Amino acid sequence: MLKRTHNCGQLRASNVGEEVVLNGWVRSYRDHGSLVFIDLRDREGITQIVFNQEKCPSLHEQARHIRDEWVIGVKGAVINRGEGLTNPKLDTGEIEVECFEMEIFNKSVTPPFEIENADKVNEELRLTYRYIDLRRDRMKEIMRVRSKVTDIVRKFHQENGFFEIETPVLGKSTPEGARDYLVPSRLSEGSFYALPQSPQLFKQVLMVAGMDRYMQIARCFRDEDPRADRQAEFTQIDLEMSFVDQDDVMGLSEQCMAKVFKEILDVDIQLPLRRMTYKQCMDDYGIDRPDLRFDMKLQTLTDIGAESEFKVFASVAKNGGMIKGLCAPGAATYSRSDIEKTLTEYVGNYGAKGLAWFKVVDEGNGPELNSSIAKFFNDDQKKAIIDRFAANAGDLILMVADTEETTNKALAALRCKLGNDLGLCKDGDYQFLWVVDFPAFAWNEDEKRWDSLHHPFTAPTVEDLPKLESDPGNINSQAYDLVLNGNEVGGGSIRIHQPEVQAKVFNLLGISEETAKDRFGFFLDALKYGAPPHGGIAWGLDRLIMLLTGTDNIRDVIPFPKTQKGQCLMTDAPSGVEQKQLDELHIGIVTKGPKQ
RNA sequence: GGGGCGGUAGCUCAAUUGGUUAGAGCAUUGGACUGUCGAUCCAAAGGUUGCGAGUUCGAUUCUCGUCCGCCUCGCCA
Repeated sequence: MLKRTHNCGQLRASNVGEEVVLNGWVRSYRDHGSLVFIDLRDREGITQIVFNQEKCPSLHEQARHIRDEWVIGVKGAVINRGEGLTNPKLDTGEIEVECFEMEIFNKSVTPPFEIENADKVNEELRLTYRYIDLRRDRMKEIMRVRSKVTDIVRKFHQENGFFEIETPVLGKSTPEGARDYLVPSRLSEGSFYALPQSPQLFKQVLMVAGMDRYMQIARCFRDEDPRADRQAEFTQIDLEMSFVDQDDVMGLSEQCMAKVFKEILDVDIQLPLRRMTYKQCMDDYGIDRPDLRFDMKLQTLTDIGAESEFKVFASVAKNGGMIKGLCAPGAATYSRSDIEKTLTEYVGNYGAKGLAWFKVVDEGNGPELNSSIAKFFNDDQKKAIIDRFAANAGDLILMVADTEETTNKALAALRCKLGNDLGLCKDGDYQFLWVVDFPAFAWNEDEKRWDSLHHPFTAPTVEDLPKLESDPGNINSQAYDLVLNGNEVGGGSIRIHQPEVQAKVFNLLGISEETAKDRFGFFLDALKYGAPPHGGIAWGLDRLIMLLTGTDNIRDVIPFPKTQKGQCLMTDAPSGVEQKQLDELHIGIVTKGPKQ
């Protein structure tokens, strides 16, 4: 077998005259009579191979029958054709190899789509023939970045004293949180394992076990509907540390993040990263993961609305709702139908019943408000609105009046849309933010009980501990999220390490002692046997790779992703199984059967 | 579970108010020519218009159902 001595991307002018062996796939083929040219592609690049009829007539004849995507090995001499032939991007022409020996490893049928044009091809087809799609330079580049990132992260944590430790994939179902993927047990009839939603409890147990510093690149599973940035099966960079506080975890994490951005993108991230409280985020941006590449802060207008003659505003203000708005710079050029159709419909997706607007104009007397609803506001109120936004002529003020939750949600989404539409987000701008001081609990009105905002193992701040019984709504937790350009790329917390505090939290969440014992008994036990103070964080690796490679689709950074119905188009999973397998697992199908 | 967009040749897309034999570019196959970069020229082959009903003299087009893909709301401790 002709074994490669070089990669296509490695050849440089200094190799001229040297004998090389290249292995790869035929990217293109050109028959020019006495000369046949083949572009040979491997992972690292493309090199042009020449077959000369005068020098090697039989080889030349053989080469004439080669087609795209055949896998071959060529031995030849490097020649340099010089100017006029260079295509730097493909590395072809700059260097070419005159072939004098060839081995055909395998033929190929005509590919279902042209690899060079695959970015224009239906994704369904790309996923069905993923092994062809992955041959694209772009896909290889993403996989290269992914590999480099995990390498950097592993090295960083090794250097900082972390052990990489694996935790089980077959685990115990805990119905809190997302829906579990279940795996039936053959040996225990009627029992199921669950695939991990995260290695949370195992990593905490590892701290109890004295492992001190743990990290893992962990596959996690959540059986919820996918999105453009969400797959049911995804990867976390998961870590946990003992005897640390919030600043320790955040400090180490941001160092690692800065290292990744330096080594992958050569971008310098200034440390320490900016921090903002949850409350500040919600006030200014309506969301706990604001995109800070542009300003456009939300302003509260409930007070002005309450006094106005505008009935919608007045009644919302009177009934305990919230009126907020944002000022889109230069957006007064939006037509009335742009606003009333496109933008109003957009906020409607988030539950807002309407979108009030003012165009800011200046006819020589300073900024004024122009709108069909302007007549419901007196001069003082209009001035107050302009002042609150520091609005300038040409701006567009957009307002939502609804419940606090809906108002914030709608405006946060609108702000992001406008930021994109108005071109306020620049490529290469990376705005990191730690969001801190999260409330620990949120009241669940439907089920009349408290929910954890983060998860039930998150430690409240020490000073708020007494409020566990008296005032749960006003407890802050020692939790922190890392946000990048409006995306949550990591989140973690200091954990509860005292069994009595953990019991109180379960109690507050409406988890009875029995239930807690049944689901988390092993963990509550572990806390009793000397649990050190500890905390950690998990990064969403897939989203991080999306941001590093500038993709807007998580499927592009996952080698073998699934569709929105959770199917793998390449393997056709999930699929039906034989009755024998079901019998062994004590499983009966009671609804309509699996697909054929 | 809800809302939206889409599915026509191997690929990307056309096809007039519903009207003759559903077209084009690229790819494929054959030929000509050529140190070129899939050049140029000639030719051929390629279709259950996702699937199933319905309306109609006639459906890619209209209606209903269904399957699949994408975006999104819910959901995602």
